Amino acid sequence: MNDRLDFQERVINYVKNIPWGKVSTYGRIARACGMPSAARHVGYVMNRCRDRDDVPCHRVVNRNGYLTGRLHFDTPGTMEERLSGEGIEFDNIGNDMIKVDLDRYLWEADSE
DNA sequence: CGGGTGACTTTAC
DNA sequence: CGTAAAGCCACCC
Repeated sequence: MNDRLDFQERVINYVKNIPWGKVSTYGRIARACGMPSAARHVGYVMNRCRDRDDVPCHRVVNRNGYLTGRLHFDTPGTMEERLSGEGIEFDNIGNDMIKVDLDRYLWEADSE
């Protein structure tokens, strides 16, 4: 891999490679970038890139599949709308938290 | 250069 | 099962 790139550059590159209709998790991305303990920073990088239309940050969810970052988008419904537009269904929990089925939508780069 | 931050994760109760 | 606290460490100011 390109060790020359910074951690956030790898995160951005990884997120950009997430296929349509799939999602990934912070922990997996961090581990894929060689920083398994830097899961928090993945979200941090997303926050910096949430204004970039070339980074599908809405396809990144937490370890449980919850859209924890939806409130950080321009509007609280942006993440939900985009994922819904990609054919992803949500698990209705009844609370404010929205969840996706990782067993169906999680993109595992290692299995390509 | 040092401190504060946080879109996570794990462990403990 | 649920909530609470601690650990984690790159990035920004």
